Amino acid sequence: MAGRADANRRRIMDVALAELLRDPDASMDQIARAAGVVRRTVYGHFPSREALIGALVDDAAEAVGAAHAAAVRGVTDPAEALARSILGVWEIADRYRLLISLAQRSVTMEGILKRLEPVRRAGAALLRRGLKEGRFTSPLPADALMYVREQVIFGLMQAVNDGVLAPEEAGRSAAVTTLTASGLPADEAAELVARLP
Amino acid sequence: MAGRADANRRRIMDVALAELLRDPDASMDQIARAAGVVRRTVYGHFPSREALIGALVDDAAEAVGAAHAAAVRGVTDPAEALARSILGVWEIADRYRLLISLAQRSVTMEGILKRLEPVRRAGAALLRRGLKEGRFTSPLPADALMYVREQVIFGLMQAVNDGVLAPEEAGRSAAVTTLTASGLPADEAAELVARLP
DNA sequence: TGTAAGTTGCACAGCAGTGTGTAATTCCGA
DNA sequence: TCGGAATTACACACTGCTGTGCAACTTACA
Repeated sequence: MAGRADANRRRIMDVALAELLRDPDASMDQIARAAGVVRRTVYGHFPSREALIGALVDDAAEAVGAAHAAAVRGVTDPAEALARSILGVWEIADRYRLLISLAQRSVTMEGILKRLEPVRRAGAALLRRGLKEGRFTSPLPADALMYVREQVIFGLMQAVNDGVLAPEEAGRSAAVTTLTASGLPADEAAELVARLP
Repeated sequence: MAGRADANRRRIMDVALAELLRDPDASMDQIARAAGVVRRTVYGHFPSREALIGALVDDAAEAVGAAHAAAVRGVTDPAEALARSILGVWEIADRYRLLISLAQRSVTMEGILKRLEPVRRAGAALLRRGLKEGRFTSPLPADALMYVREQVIFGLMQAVNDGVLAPEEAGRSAAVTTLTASGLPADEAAELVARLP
């Protein structure tokens, strides 16, 4: 009965991925039931909850690292290397998309996004209009660009928290970056933001 | 003794903000102790843990909404409006920076970022080189740009998860967007990515 | 067809956290 | 300096989760 054990182990990991997405605090019992297995069996494969999640993350991180390395090998132009890296990482990260999103999805985050819904809609409208008028250029639809805008802001907040970015001008930098991410030429974006009060 | 109650309530909220940052699962007891108060007292102000966090988020969300509205009032150019919105939101969101970052900082996220450290460093090196060679243009230092790169990717993954973005070409879109966010002209970025295998 | 790996069912100890009750105490403000 | 709101110190019941132990069972495969 060697094959069944391996298959169960794999299935448990797959299901755990999905289950932890729905609820980052999903209990071992929830995961076990979802995998069509008894809690005790999960402990037969992973000695602890932490070990299970560790195995999940290890899988993902290893794959991402390998994809990046393969993508940039021998490429000299940094822009092209960056693009290749993203493409490469994306492809395999796609399988772990749910795991990544797990991180963003704390109960708290749910609440925050829900309550910021009006602001998000307003921002999306701005982007939509900008795209329609040709002021912005992007392969992304406005809704997706809104995700980018939000994440750029959150990301730079995090950068400030971590001491990587000085707080004084971080706001302006965030503005410039969001604009350029939306396809506005960098110099134009910088100039525009610099002109603001 | 009306003043003391109000002051305590405020202090509890302030401390809760900081404490929940350090540990999103901080217990009511941890929060109470950190606020120099007994657990029972916290329950005197907020009927439940959920209510406490709710009050926190409500405060933040309300402030953000107001800042956005004030920033875009009467502005017609969408680019300028977007920039103003970000600047305005940033200013007040800065106070709630910690609360926002709470969302990104699940235990799981910690583990993920830690294990992706090699990839992050490699990416940062690319960005640094690109900036030095003038291929990229950005007001942000390479380290901060790395946060942007990461968040753009995570954000678009989320967008795909939420059905806002089609998965097929999401990778290329992510690449283009990260490049333009780094200051590469939009057409050049699109062309470059389109040329890739 | 035996047998051993794998699975199940159940039971248990332990722990951490939540929310509530109550009597005693502190201390602000009138 | 008095009255009363607020805070404290305990104590309690309850819930849900973790990790472990063990005997009984299924089933692949040698």
